[in-house]
Amino acid sequence: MLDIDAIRSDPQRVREALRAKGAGDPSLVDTLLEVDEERRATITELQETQARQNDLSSEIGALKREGKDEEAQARIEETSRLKEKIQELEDRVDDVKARQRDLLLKIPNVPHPSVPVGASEEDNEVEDTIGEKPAFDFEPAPHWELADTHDLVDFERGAKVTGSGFPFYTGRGARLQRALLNFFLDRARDRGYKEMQPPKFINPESAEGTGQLPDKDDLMYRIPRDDFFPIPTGEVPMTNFHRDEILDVDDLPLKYCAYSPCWRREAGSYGADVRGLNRLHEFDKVELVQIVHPDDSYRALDALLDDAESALDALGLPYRRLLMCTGDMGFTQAKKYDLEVWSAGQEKWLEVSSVSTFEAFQARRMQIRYRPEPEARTRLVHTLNGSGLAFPRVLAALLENNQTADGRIRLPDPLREYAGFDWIE
RNA sequence: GGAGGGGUGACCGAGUGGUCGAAGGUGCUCGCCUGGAAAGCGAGUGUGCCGUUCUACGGUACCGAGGGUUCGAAUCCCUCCCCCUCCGCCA
Repeated sequence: MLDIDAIRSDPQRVREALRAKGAGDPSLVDTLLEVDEERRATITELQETQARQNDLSSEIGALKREGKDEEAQARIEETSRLKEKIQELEDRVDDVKARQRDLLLKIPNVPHPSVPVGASEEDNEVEDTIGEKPAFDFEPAPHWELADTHDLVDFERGAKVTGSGFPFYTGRGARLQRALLNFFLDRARDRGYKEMQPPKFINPESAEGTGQLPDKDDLMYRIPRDDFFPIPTGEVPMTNFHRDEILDVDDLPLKYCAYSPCWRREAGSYGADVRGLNRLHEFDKVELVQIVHPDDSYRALDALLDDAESALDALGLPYRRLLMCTGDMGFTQAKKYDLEVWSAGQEKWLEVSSVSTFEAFQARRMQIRYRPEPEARTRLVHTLNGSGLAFPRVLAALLENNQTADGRIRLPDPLREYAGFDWIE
């Protein structure tokens, strides 16, 4: 959510953001400004009426104490009339506030000036490609074949027990998942992130806080009986951890990491890229979250990016870094990078991490603030997050890139101790 | 799930219908005191919104959330949420 005062003082900037993100009709801004005008006028009228009523009420109290009941009675009659007016004005204020909020929730975050303008993923910038794609003197197999050969993942039984996109990891496949979990969490902790175990269900307030609601409603599963959502990413509980809090400026930046499963409905995404581990309804991830002073926001973004990339470096996986363009970056982000790992068996890039800053967009919805110095006015923090990393596609790339001509798979050195084995054979 | 107790400012805690945004204390900020510090003394110290103005002031709302009674609600009534204790159930 953007700051209404900022929109009022520079509406053109917001119209341009709407256009650049392809996120709606720029005239939305003008509608919003009209509603804002109405809201402020109505509030002023309400408050003036309330002030009059408060004056009368304290006069009534004073008169009654002095025993001047007749004079008090005249004022009581006047306040009775004011009461109706106040009720009506309160209703109007509630209504206009709700309308303004609905409009504000439809307005996306404004992209940072460094973000390339573009309409779709075609316009994302490949900033860098790191590492060498492995060369093979044979035809490398896709990971679903390797997983099948070595009994690492059981898609069919997962589909039977739950549904498509809910695989079992079996034997060394399961151990490898556990190895990734510990490997990623230990790395994050070494880089200064506090380890957390968040709840895996969230309530609607939390979902709105980080921006999953109302605009990405169909992304999540839902438990209607108890009004919970299974988390689509650890970002949601982790960032909402400090919702409605005023933080101590000396505690910033707050850096948290957590492992969690993630559930996504992926409605309407059935296509060519759903085979094997490429796109699942349930997957595991280590998530990194930072809550920072606004001045440190973009330094933190670079650092967070480095945290995610270093994990790929350590695993020896070739990857590329994409700076997302305005049209492909999402509603809530101000700037976003994707990291894509090379998958040799499929000969394509797979997204394993998304690293973003939201500036104050999420913080405003969540009311996460800090006090710059004692007795100063509170200000909103900036929030950031990044995957570090998502397991299934990392696993896919590990299997495909490290396969040998005789059908074995070599584990990268840092993972061997965690997994407890060096080769899958 | 059953029974009981409770949710007040950064924290503790008082407040059962009007002068209460809320006593007192702790913490914090500034000043005095001191060679320096502690103690002590004095002053200040919630959040949001609206308005004026240009940064202080005025107004308004907020005592778990929502609704009601009343001229007037932290205080009375109703619904819900959360926490604690005991019982039950349970990994």
